[in-house]
Amino acid sequence: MTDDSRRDKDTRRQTPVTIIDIARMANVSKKTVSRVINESPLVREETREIVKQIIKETGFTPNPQARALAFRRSFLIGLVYDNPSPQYVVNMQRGILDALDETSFQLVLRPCDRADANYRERVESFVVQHKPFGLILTPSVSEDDELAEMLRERNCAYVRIASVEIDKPDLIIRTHDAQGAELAARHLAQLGHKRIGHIHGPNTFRSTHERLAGFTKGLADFGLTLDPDLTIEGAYTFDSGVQCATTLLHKQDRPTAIFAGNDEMAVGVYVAARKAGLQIPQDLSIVGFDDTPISSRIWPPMTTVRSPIRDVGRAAARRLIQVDGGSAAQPPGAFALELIVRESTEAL
Amino acid sequence: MTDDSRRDKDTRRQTPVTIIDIARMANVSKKTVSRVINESPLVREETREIVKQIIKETGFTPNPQARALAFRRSFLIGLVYDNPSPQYVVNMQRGILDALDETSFQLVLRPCDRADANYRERVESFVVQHKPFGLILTPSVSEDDELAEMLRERNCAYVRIASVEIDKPDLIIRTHDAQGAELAARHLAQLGHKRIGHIHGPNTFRSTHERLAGFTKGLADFGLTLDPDLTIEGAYTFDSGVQCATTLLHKQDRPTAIFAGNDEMAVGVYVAARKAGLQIPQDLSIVGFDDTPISSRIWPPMTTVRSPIRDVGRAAARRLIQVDGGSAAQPPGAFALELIVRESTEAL
DNA sequence: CTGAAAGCGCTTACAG
DNA sequence: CTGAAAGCGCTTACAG
Repeated sequence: MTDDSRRDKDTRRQTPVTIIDIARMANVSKKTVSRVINESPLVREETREIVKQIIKETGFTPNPQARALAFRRSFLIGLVYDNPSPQYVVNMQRGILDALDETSFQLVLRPCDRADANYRERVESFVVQHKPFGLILTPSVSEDDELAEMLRERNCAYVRIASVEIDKPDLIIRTHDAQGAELAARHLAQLGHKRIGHIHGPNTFRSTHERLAGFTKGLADFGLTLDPDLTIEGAYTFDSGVQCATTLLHKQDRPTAIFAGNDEMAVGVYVAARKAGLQIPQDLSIVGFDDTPISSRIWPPMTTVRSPIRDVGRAAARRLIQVDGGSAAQPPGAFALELIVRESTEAL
Repeated sequence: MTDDSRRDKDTRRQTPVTIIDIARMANVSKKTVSRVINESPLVREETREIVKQIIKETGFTPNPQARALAFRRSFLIGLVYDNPSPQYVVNMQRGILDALDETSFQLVLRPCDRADANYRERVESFVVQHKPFGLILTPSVSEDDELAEMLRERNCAYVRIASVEIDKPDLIIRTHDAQGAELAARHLAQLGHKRIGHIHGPNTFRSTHERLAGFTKGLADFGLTLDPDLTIEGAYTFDSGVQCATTLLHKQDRPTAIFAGNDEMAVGVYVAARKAGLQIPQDLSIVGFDDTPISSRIWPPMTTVRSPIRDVGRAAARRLIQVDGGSAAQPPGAFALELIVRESTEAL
């Protein structure tokens, strides 16, 4: 290939231009161009304008690999998750991608399995090797303090999505699971239900206890208490929902309503009810949690607590890349949960 | 920070060791170490063993950012998708992650929207800036020849997942949509259905035509033809399923069975049937496509065509990173589709 | 506010 | 089969 043909080809490329070209064109050093790129205040306003103009005209974008090498930090945002609900995961991804759109950050997927004894080491070696700009942790891995501790030692930025204040405010995006569960409780109590079952998530999830606490509080407001005998631990999976509901529905004095810790399990309750020959909602009222698509597609459409997962993901990513000036302020009432009343609940 | 404390800290790190350290310890040049890392045959077997041993002992892993800069190619695998079904997306991701596990490749998400006039440019700028190792394209973007052409010009590796042979065999992972639809047709015909409706995907999807062709063929085997009046275009979404089914069910001579192009739309058919006061499967048989989780959770459990999406994703990623020696051989019968008969279909 | 030098940790191109 | 030099495109540390 001759030099000429090379050049021809290069001009067709979108980024043949480097920081050196920009520096030459602007009559400054590459360091000054670098300062402009990185928004250093140590540049005269006039110089900055000139450089910016040339960057714009040439369509120059700094090479992320070169920056990563020099910065010792890449432009990857890792999503670390172990949530078994596909819908939760997809919504979270969408929110994060909303925030990363038009930036030079890329979303990298890091699923993990807390049952794996080496799970922290796997995250660690990703962090050490790829030096991600930051990590977004979702429940339940977000609740693992040892993991967070390791990230701090490794000097890796992170944001934890959690239902409790388990870290410094600017490292947490707080969800209000308790409040959502409380809404569910009040709704069922208002409908006149007294024997109410609850299938909660794994005890290893903090959100499980939050939701349980909120649900208990909501019932208490109506003078009701949650019968421990009607409170069962599920696994946030469909199958566990079927199984737990079957147990509940075969009790001597079966509940007239069941609140499940997420939609996946609530859908399992539907199946168990049908198998037990019970009509929904005439014989059994059901409330889920998350408002995933299945809740509106199933029959009868399910009453559930809407959790703004996508919004939460977007906020977490923004926090990490500091789009709003890095403000940690989470407006009060942010990510409020709401009860979506459909047709799976009915007055007793 | 003193030099000593720095060193102390560094020894705790997992990758303080560089190619230079390895070279020194092995008494060779960095180039030779580089050759070993990149599996060049131009290294004496003995030398290779020594270097490998030292790499193993030190736990050295080459810095991906530095390699990317020198190689002018990163170690990212981009998943480019526009499939509206979350379940499809999650399964695909899982398959790809299966293949990338334990490698130094990372999965990066690149959702896109073909309705966006600049969608190809967005993919292009990702490719130009981040120089991904390769891209995995899923339907329908995988069917866009202009996109593939652009990637070839940009010298970007890719694998297209598609239902038709639209590219060189080693650039395609072929799915057998027609065969799956044929199974659905035969099943319904065997049950004695004659008036059969079909809600297919968007006409802009190649898979739509494949499935339609397969379905038609399956019916033909039983002397049946597909009534154009009972064949409607949906959008692969739940809402479009409800809408199309409503139209079909209000026809003078309504179909006794409906085959939907994916599960999302099939679930929509359930809802439309209920609204029309029809019992499933007594009054209407329904068959879906994909075997996403919802099909087994809905009531009655849905008969559907199982599409091995996760396996397909795994194969696509393997092809891209050439784990099996880059063999393009797709064994005959690979990714065969099967009919999962549940309770949404019944003899007429 | 600005810049020249050195360096990030690898690979390519060339030479032997 | 092996290596010394130059380079990938940026930033850090230092100097002015």
